[in-house]
Amino acid sequence: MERTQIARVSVADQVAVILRQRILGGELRPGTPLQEVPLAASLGVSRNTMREATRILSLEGLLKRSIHRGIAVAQLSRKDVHEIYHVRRMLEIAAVLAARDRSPELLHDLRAALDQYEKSVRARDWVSAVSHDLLFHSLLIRFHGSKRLEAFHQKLLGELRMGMVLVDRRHDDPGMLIPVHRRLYQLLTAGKLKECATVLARHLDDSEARLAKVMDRHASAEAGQRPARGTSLRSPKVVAENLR
Amino acid sequence: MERTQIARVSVADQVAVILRQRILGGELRPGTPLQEVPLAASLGVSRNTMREATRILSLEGLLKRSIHRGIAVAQLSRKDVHEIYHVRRMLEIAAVLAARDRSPELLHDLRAALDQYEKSVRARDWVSAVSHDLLFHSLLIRFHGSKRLEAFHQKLLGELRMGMVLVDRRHDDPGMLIPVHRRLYQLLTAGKLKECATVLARHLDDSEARLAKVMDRHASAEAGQRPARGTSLRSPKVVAENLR
DNA sequence: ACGGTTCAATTGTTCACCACTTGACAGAGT
DNA sequence: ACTCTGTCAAGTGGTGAACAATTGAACCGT
Repeated sequence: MERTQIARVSVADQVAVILRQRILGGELRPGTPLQEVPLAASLGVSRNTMREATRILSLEGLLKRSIHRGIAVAQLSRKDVHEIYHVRRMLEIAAVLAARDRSPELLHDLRAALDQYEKSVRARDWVSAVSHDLLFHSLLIRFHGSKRLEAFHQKLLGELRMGMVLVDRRHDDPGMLIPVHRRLYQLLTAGKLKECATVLARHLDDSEARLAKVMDRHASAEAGQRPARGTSLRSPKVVAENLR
Repeated sequence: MERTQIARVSVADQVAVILRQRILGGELRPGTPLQEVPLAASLGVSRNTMREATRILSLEGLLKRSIHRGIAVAQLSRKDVHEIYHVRRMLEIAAVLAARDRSPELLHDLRAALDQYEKSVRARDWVSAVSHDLLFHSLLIRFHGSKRLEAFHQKLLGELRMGMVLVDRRHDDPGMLIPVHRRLYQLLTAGKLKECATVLARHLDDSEARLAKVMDRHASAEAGQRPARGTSLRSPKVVAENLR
C-alpha cells in the first residue's frame, strides 16, 4: 500500500519551513532583523505561533534571539565556517570509510543527486545546483546509518548555506565541482574508499577556501558601506520616516 | 572587572532547565505522559510558556510530541543506544587523536572531573557519579575545539542518560569505571594518544554492552507487568476514578 | 462480538492584555 | 560643544481566556 504520509504538521512547523526556505534561499539575508508582529501578520498566523516557529529556527542556528532585543537572521563568521568544515571533514570522511556495506538504493540516490546537480548547473539554476551539491554530501553521511548524525549534518549544512547566499555567483562557478563529485561517486562504487576519502578531503579543503575567500571579499565590501558597529536591531527612526 | 554574566534567560528556558533536570535525574521516567495544563500550573507558568519549554526539550530529543496526542518523556530503544554509541566512538576517539595541542586548563578540568567522579562514587552518590563520568567524556570532545560538536555530543549524552536512569544501581557498580578513566587521563597527559584511543574504544564498547544488558533485563521485566502495546497517552478512565 | 456514533478531554491556535526592557531623543548641567 | 540623565515610544516576554480541531474511550444498536 502507498503509505502517503498525510500532512500532519502543526502550523508552527509549517511557518518554520517557510522561513527556513526564505533564509536558505537568500530571500532573508544574514543580519536582517525580524519583527514578530509584522512577520506573523504577513503569514496570517498569530504572534504566539510565529514565536514557536522562531524558537525552532533559533535552536537550529538560523535565527539569533537576543532577549528583549529582537530576532535577526544569523550571521556566519569565518571562524564558524572553519569550524563547520572541520566537523564536515571528520563526519564525511568517516562516512566514506565506513561505506563497506553500500546499499544499491543509496548509491542510486547519490547518482540521482549527481545527475540533478549537473542538470541544474547546465540550466544555470544556482539555487537548485547548491541544493543538490549539498544533497550529495548529505547522502554520504547516510553510510553511517545514524539518523542523529544525519540531522546534525543537515543542521551544519543549513548554517553553511547561510554563508553561501552571500556569494556573488558571477565570481564563482559552481559547475567547477562537477568532475570532483563524479570522481567521488566512481571511487565509491569501485570500492576504493581510501582514495575516495583523500579526494573528498581535498574537495572540502578547496570548498572551504573558496567560501572563505568570497566571504572576505564580501566583508570588506560591506565595511565600506556600513557603520563599523553593525546595524542595531531596533530602528524607530526608519519607521518614523516611513510613516511620513 | 568581574564580568558576572547576569542571569538573562527567559522563563521558558528556565522551565526547560527544570524539566531537563527532572528527566535526566530520573524523576520523570521514560514513557511518562505529560499534560500541559497541570504541568504549567505546577510550575506556576502559563500554558504558552510551558509549550515553549516542551518545544525546546522535544527538539533536544528528551520529549516526544505527537500532534494532538500529547507529550511524553522519550524512550530509548536498544537500537538508539547502539546508534549513539557508534557516534560517540567516532567523536570521542577522533577527539583524543586530535589532542596534540592539549591546553593545561582542559587537562585540569579533566582531572577535576575525575576527582569529583571518584569522590561521588565513594560517597555512593550515583547521580553525581554518572554526571561526572559523562562530564569527563564531554571534556574530551573539547579537544576538537568546536562548540557545535560539543553541543551535539551533549545532546547525545542527554539521550543516553535517559536510558541510564532505568538501570538498577544495585546490579551495576559505577565504581568499576574509575581505573579506566584514570588510565585514559594518564595516557592523555603522557601524549600516548593512540594507546589512549584504543583504551577509550574498548571502554565505550564495554559501556554499551553493560547498558544494553541492563536495558534488556528491564524490558523483559516490564513486559510481564504491562500490556504489550505500551501505555496510551490519554487515560480518562484513570482520571475519572481519581475523582470518585 | 462487531462496527459506527457520541462525547468529553486535550492539544493547537488565536486574541487581548500587561509588564518589562531597550534604544533614541531631548533637555539640563558643565 | 560635550556628557549625563530622565523620558518615552516601540517591541518583546509572558499571561489568561477563549475557540477549533482531533483523539480515543464509552456507548449503542444490530
